Amino acid sequence: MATIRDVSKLAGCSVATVSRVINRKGYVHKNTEEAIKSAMKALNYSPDRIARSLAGKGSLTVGLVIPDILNPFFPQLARAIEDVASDNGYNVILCNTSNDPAKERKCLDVLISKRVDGILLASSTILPEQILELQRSAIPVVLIDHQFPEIPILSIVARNREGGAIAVRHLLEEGCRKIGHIRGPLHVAASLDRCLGYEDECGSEPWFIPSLIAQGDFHSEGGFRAMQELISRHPDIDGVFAGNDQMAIGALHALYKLGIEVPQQVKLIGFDGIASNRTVPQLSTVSQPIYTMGSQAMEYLLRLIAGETLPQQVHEFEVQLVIKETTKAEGRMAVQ
Amino acid sequence: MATIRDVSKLAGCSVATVSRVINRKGYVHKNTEEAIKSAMKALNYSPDRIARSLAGKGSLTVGLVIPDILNPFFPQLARAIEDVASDNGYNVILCNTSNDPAKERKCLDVLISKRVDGILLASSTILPEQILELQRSAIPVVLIDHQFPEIPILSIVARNREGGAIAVRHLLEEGCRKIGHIRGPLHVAASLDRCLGYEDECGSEPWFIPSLIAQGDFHSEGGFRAMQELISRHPDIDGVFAGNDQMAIGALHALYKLGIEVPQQVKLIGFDGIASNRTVPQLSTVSQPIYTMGSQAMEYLLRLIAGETLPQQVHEFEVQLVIKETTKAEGRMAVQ
DNA sequence: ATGAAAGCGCTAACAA
DNA sequence: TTGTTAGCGCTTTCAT
Repeated sequence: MATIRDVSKLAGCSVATVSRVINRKGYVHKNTEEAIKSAMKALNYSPDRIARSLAGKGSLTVGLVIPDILNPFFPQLARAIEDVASDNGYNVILCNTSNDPAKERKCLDVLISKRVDGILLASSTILPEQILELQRSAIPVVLIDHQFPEIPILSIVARNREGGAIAVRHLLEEGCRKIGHIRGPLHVAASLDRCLGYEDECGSEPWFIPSLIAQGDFHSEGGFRAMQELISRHPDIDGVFAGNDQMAIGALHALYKLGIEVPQQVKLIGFDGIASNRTVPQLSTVSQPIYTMGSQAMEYLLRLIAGETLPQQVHEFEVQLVIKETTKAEGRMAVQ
Repeated sequence: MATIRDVSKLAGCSVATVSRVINRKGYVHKNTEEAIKSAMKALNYSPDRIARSLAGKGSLTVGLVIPDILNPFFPQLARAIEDVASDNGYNVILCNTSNDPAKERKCLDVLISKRVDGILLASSTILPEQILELQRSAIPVVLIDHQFPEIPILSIVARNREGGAIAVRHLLEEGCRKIGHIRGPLHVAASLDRCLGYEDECGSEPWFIPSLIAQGDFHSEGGFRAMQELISRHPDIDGVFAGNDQMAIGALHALYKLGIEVPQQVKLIGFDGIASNRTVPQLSTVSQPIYTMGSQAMEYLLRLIAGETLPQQVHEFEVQLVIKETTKAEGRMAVQ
């Protein structure tokens, strides 16, 4: 690998001048610039980013910490982030924590010691203290899909509570008269908010009882089990709002196994908008603008890295009701 | 951030000694070691990985280049790779090329200039020359889901051709007498091999004609369109092998829209094993051991990085027929 | 068993 | 406009 010194020799100038043309900074004569450029070309030179980072420039790398890469929500987010990052010359180090706080902690330490220029934190098990510690080490952070009201930090989230309410309202409008909810993990903010949205809509209905809420885990397996529970507790249930699409898929599967027709006997709606074309019958859902959220998060992070001071507050994104087949009133459509 | 110098001062020794205990290398007295360790603790010291890399040690980072993070196959692969990597103290830089050769090329350049210790290449649009160039720069590479017979390089693939044949044979055994195939992108090796497997089994059947092969794109939308084409060209088709599960889901959806019953009128099978519970009826498929393939790839890469010389050849993984509902001869099972 | 010092490749004053 | 040089934080001979 050619170094900046090789280039300077070939171009007959000093390394400083070469550095100047690399960074387009400071004055440099047209002719020498040409000479340097062709020397770089001749040597197939490409600056060593490690050395550059060590010398004080950023690493042009950001860390992305996510809890579960198997949940399609996160690859979609990662896609957006990677797009914006690479458009701006940045790379993304991916850290999947598998919801393991120890791994998460280690992740953050490593990212810092790798001098990433910023961190995108989409992990749901993160603790407030860790955020504070990150902020102390002066590294820009943007939170995604999570928020800490008590800490001033830039966060990107969807209107989860409103989304939950929208989902349930849709079920009510489609004629459901006893609606269950499969909620996500207890400690996850998004899952709580969606559950609150559910309660907003039907907490005061005469038929409502707390046992209509079953505990899931944001995975399809949890959705499967929760659906079975729900049916055994309330065989007369006719609508279910699952806290995310993965669980909705599990629930759909459980209903099918139980011989219950969707949407004829039970209508089902999820949350996220990741499964639209991935299931048959197609899943109704409340979708988040995942790509927009991801790219916005990365753009904020870039601005923080550039030294801007942004308001450290929550940026909420609108959600959208997507009506597909699992909530259609008329049931499975007529053939042709 | 504390540096090695700070630690050495506090511990009353030289930086060299500190370096020795960091790297567990060379002799160092029990007492000084203790002193150094407590100094590190007191200063909350963590060695700067950038400096470490510059000084000649590896970067403890590998690059993962994938074509399409939205296809669940790749997150599953990434999951395995990230697990093995982080178990070994490595980080993964994720590069999504979106099947864009220019981006792919840039990716590789950047990875090299970031001094990654190795690269996992799962991109399907990669060209032989690029591999050769990588090898020239002496950076370890393992290919995934792709192979170049003409170049000596370690590759991880599933038995795609055999898998394709297994899928078709299963359809034949279930009584299909006219089987179509929805193939993946033209330039992708895996998609070609699966197609060849299809032809191995039914290329010589009396009913076979090339128009039974429709062109897809590995996405569900492509599967949807291809299935429509197939039906309009051959209304009497009674079995379909889709080149991956994504397309199979699209195909199932198309069949459903056309009012064609699966599996009664048409049996359908996919490839990959990523869609287990996502469809009603559940999708039969030929599954690849994705997690194993990913972790094996990373393990090979680690060994290459460690300096081992491994046989530069193709490591093929067995695939497995997973019979679910879309190919059941008796059709949809009775309720309960 | 430990230390001094020379890099690794680049950037950024400071001079010239 | 260009060059000299001192770091950035760590590893690693080579002495001691």
